[in-house]
Amino acid sequence: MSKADTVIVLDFETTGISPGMGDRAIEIGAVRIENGEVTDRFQELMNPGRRISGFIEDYTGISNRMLQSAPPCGEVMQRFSDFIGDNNLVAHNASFDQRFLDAELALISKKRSGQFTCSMLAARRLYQEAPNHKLGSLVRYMNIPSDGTFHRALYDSEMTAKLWLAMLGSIGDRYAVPAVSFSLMRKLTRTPKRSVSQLFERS
DNA sequence: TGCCAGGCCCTCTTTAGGGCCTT
Repeated sequence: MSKADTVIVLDFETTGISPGMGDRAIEIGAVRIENGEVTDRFQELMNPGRRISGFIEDYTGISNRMLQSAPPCGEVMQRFSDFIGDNNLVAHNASFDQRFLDAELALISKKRSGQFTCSMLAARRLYQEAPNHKLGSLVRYMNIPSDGTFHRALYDSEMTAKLWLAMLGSIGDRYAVPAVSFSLMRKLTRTPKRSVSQLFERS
């Protein structure tokens, strides 16, 4: 597997759903996958400079007290920018995490250079019969061991990484593709569902 | 306190609407 197939699987916890409406990141978690294995991890809380809602406290288990002593977003995002480097990126419903990553990096005058792809869009194509395509549901559907601690950034990124590797395995088993590259997975997320077989038969 | 967005994707579609996902 080439360096291009080293990927960072990441997950943000945030104050809400829209950076365009002023929402900020409160936690970033990520794992690095190299040669099909997790080789490094990143997790930090960050202080968004405001109180978070009771809904977000309940949803994530991250409290205002925990964030009081956390470093500011800019400081954490500097370190995270170094962590991701120029690697390609994966997230579950990546359009969400991409918006927050780009918004937080813009606030410290940085940009990412890696490309994003989305585990949810890939799973919708590979596991069309799954009950739904929420991260927790797919983890159960694929019988990936889990203690159910969802909605914390590192845990969700670990589970997304395991789902990602399971999808690479499914493609290998189902279509006899020996090495599934990041760029092939990216093509998968842009392929109509009815054409998935043809994509892999051409590979 | 409660609310917000946006891309994907399906269908009773394309001159649109609504569910799925993420926090």
